[in-house]
Amino acid sequence: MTGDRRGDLFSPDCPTRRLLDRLGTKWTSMVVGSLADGGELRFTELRRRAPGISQKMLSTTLQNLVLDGLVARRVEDTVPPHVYYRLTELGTSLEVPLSALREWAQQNMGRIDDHRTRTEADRAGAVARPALYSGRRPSGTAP
Amino acid sequence: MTGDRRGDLFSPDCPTRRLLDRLGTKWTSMVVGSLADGGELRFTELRRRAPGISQKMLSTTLQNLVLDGLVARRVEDTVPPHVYYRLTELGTSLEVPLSALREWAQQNMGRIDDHRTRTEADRAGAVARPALYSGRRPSGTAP
DNA sequence: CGGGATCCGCGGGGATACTG
DNA sequence: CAGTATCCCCGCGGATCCCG
Repeated sequence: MTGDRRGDLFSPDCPTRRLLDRLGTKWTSMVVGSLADGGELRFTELRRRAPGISQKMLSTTLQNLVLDGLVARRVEDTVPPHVYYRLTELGTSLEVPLSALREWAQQNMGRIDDHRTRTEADRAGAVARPALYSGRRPSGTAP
Repeated sequence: MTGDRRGDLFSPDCPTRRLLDRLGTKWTSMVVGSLADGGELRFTELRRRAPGISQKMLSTTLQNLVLDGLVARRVEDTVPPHVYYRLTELGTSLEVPLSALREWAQQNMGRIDDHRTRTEADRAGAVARPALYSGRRPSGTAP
């Protein structure tokens, strides 16, 4: 639809593949969403906003985001220390297509769920068919 | 930025969370991309277009997409049978935000990689700091 | 041709305990 | 407060074999 091919989608270093790998990692998109929503947040505040996350996974997720340059980390050198996280420009720019995906999800996941439950109910309609194909026939060799 | 809160991002049934779970599953986005690009394709043709996919994962991925209503399955009752897959309208509509994400990835993953390699090189700049905070002080109890 | 059934390795990620 | 270190479980996904 866009006009360009997607044949390179499967190359091992396909950027889309790798981006989705990261976004698919359980908490990344939520943390990004929290920071997009809350501006600059501290570690514990992020934990509060992510019910169920372990501090290990929050830590790991943030480290990756910082390494990727999507999130900036700022340390206030008090005792005890305060650490703040915020989206970089790159991270903010990611929010654009990401929020488009969120919007799609909010409007359509219901339909997906409906389709699921409806088609899963059709398991009662299964019919037993007679065998139609019994193995491949190697070309050149007779049975 | 959009004006609405994202506090429900963390509810267990958050649509965005669940959508990304599926897109994050290794082959889903590629299969969707292939079908968006190739129109109606047969099982084996999809395998050809996805170097490295096992038939089990292609099968599983397609089943989920069909259950979700994103992909339609059509069986031509020949011997041996021919099975065709194509995006439904819902699936095609997903391609819109998804291609936006692809575009972002193609334009920015390079910067992410650069930031990675550069900051990972800064491991040599690590400095040992003296202890500043030795455990919490329970309020009401003296050391 | 288009799958299903089974086995198994690996890594994501949760729980817990400890530290600067 | 903001992490690191360790252990361990479980489910994704690859390999292989078989069937309609």
